[in-house]
Amino acid sequence: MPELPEVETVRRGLAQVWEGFRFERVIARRPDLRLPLPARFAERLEGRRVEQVARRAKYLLVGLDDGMVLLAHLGMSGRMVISAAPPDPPGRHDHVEFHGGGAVVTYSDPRRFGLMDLAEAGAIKRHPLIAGLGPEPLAEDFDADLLAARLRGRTTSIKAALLDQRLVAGLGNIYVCEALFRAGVAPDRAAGSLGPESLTLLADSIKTVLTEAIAAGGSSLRDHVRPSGEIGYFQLGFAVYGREGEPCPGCDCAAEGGVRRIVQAGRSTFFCARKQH
DNA sequence: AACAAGACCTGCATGC
DNA sequence: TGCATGCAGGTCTTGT
Repeated sequence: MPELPEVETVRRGLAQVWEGFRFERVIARRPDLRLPLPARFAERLEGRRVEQVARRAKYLLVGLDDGMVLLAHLGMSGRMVISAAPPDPPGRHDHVEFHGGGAVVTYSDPRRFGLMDLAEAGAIKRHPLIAGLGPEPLAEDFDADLLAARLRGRTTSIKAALLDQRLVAGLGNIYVCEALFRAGVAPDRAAGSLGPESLTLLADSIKTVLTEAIAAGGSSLRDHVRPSGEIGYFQLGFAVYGREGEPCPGCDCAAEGGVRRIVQAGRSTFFCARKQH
């Protein structure tokens, strides 16, 4: 489900209920998600006060008052939902409950591609899941030069390269398609072959599409909801994603069959052959 | 070292 | 209605 904008939306929701409050009770209903939960997971969280809820790429980083960090990834179908009382009975895919701050946050994840871990705050940058991540696309210093440096020499497609979290962190299938469309870059171009003009357009497009999506509360297709239970609305702004056969905005590509869908690296790519080169 | 393909797991829409 | 197939906001592991 979640790419950077959805995770950022979840982060903001959790920060509101968690920051400054303690986990009074934590219930893990199964010992594993995609990976095993760490030993004594619930016990190690109970009684801890949350200092901040941060994000790195698609990971949530919940800083605790004992110097540990709860690291969580929502996988494809993970949700964090705030409610006044725990679900009773718990849903089939309600795997973890966090009680505290006068509310209950339920982690629900049908496909169980998500994960949670505990790490020392001082060592978080060396955590195996964090260490290899590329730059944050919304950071100040992310620009055409930085993007060029990340893509230099790459022969794989620009689509596959942007999905690689080691090159740029936080993009997923939706926002790569949308950013390439906005930049007018064809998805099958070799990543290392983009010229300075395309790189500038692409770096800008990545920033603006992510910023607009965050402002809309993310994209709600199947699984994403905000912790409040509200949906996000950026799916209404998709130009190409999921729009095979439709015309892209303000384009007469309908005459050629509209938005095309191809498969790259096992994932659907949506693009306009008229506007993207 | 870089890249592609397969694996993980469940639910839903579609078509016969 | 029932069953098979394909698809889904991800990423880790394996093999070339």
